[in-house]
Amino acid sequence: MDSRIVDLKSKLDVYKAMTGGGNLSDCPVRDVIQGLSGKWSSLLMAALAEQPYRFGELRRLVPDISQRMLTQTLCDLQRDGYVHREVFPTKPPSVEYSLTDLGRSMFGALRHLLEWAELNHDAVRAARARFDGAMAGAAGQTGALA
Amino acid sequence: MDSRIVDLKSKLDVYKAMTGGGNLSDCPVRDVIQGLSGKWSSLLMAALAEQPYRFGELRRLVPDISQRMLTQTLCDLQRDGYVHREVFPTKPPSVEYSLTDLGRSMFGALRHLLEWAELNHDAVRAARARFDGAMAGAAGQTGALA
DNA sequence: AGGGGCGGTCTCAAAAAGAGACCAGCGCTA
DNA sequence: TAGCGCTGGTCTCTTTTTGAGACCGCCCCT
Repeated sequence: MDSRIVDLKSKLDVYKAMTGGGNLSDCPVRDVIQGLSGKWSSLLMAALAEQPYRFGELRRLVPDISQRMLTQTLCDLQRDGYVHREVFPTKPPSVEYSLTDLGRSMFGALRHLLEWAELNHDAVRAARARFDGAMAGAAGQTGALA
Repeated sequence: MDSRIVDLKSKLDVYKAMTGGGNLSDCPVRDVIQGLSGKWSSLLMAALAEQPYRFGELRRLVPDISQRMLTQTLCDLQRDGYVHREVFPTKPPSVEYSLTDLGRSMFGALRHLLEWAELNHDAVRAARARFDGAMAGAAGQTGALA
């Protein structure tokens, strides 16, 4: 177990660098992550990583996103340089969204998380059920389940 | 039927699997990602990946989080099985938060994104500045920049 | 006896997100 | 030719989420 501590220690520096050396207020990671932490960002990134899509296609692909949030999230993603927005002067002007190189690069990192989620969603849901059950039990009585 | 070009099929399947086969509404990824998409989740995960922390320590580590959000985010993380909460019956009862095995596993995937963010925040900020500049220019005139 | 740290919860205000109306322009079709 | 729907959005309204900060009991320290 002590060897594990040593192992963690060497990694500690990596995390500290991420988090700004112990102060999590002004670290670059945070600035970048905030842009991806939106409810729809990663979802749209996953969709656009698959292939370029038009506005209406995305809307149909993600039925429970509002146009407002779709517009805004795409705009945020474009602002951060992940997404390219191209307007085609067709008769009804169509707009196509696609990933930029930066976006593809970022998705390469994001993908790990998505893959993890895909593999472990059972474990997460089990944990959730366990927690909710414990909470329900604890609602009426403390320490009902030992 | 459509004149749409379909290629890169092999890669497509990977992303489609993530996104639930083309329907992004009921995919497991989404369920899991939503839990991490909060403003503070990844930040707290990064902190706890470094080492276990107590409530007050986390609050000091992330000064601009409110107690409310700290409590709630930690609770969410605990519910999803990423974080373990242990109360020590010391005189002022202290509470320590640490990552579970599932949490460490998840952080292994999240870390890629954090590392990417660390490496590429300059590019993102540059993109942001470019975008904001273009918007400022376009505010008074349409298509000012060709 | 008073102040502060402990880990929260509670209330209230502000910000963000969701629902859905509305817009202009064009093609289809009835 | 009058409607209807599709194009990509914006605008308003309501609901949810967040943020700011007061408040809680408990105990130690001075």
